[in-house]
Amino acid sequence: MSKADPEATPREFLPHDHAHCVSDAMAAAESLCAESGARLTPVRRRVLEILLEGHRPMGAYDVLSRLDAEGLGSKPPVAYRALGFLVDQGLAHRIERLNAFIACPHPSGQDHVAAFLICRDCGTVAEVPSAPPPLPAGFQVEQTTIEAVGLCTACADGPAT
Amino acid sequence: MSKADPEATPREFLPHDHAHCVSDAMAAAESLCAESGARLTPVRRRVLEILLEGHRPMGAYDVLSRLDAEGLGSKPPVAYRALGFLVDQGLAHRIERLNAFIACPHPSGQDHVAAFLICRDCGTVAEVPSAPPPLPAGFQVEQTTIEAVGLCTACADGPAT
DNA sequence: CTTGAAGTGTTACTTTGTATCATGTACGGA
DNA sequence: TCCGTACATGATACAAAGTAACACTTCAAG
Repeated sequence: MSKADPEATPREFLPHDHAHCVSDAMAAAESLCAESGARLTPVRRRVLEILLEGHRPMGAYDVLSRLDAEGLGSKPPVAYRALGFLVDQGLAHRIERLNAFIACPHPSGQDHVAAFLICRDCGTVAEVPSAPPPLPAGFQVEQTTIEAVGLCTACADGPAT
Repeated sequence: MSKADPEATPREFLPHDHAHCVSDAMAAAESLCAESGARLTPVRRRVLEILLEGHRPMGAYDVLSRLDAEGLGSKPPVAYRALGFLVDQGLAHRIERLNAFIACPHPSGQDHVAAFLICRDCGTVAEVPSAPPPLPAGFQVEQTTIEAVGLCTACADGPAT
């Protein structure tokens, strides 16, 4: 498996084989859950697929309306529970700035420290690996959120004409 | 003026002269606004004081109920507008994880990159200076959010007995 | 085949945040 | 001084996001 160059433009901002990321990530999720014993039930699996297919941050209610259309659930807790599960398992992340969720393209089972690049123009969000920021001693960090808002390459280069 | 040691435990997690931070920050806010021409109106000033006195993150509706009790306004937009102004001026920050706002203890007029340490036990939040995290080239960062959840020294040392 | 833990369905509600329009107020220029 | 414009506030009415609680089902381990 090839490791991404941390300096390069994230794949999310470039044209890429979309169906491929979906199937890859689903396969990774399946095997992680099999390994850990977590139950990837139909609703949870479908929510993960929806996030992966959307390939952008989706609000809980966006996800819910997809579920509803497919007869998989129509009430907020259904969506929130599935999303909570996925976040707990590291299969999805919550983007605090957007009150939204996005599938993790490379779930690893570990608590990887990730940063999110949020393009304010096109709405695309890229997850990039990141070191935990330097913080004072004497605070026991358990979880770190790093979110950067700005312009992706495409939007910076070709602003809406 | 003494510069804080970036390695030391942040003042927020230690006993300190509270009234002093309030008056210092208010004075700094006054002079920044005078300089920039921003209008620190009564409601805005009072909201800043409320945040400073609270010395912890407060929800917009917490602030609003204080305002209401004082006859300064009772409807959500009053609070949100004042808070928006303070955030724009760099006099307060929004803590995304908490949907809450906290006064900036050392407003500078600059867009300083700050990290927030959120104690999940006692709820105290400290603002600490931080470098922007290393991110891939090709994304034009405009604003960065860094929030760490964990345990402050006091709560890690003496867990609820 | 029972039993307990985990997952789902549903009701009802709380909390958080905004769009919009009407009204007020400070302040510089005619 | 009076006026207009820009900014600030007041108020209504919603929209969006999130959760507590309870009943019921399913799964899989003993």
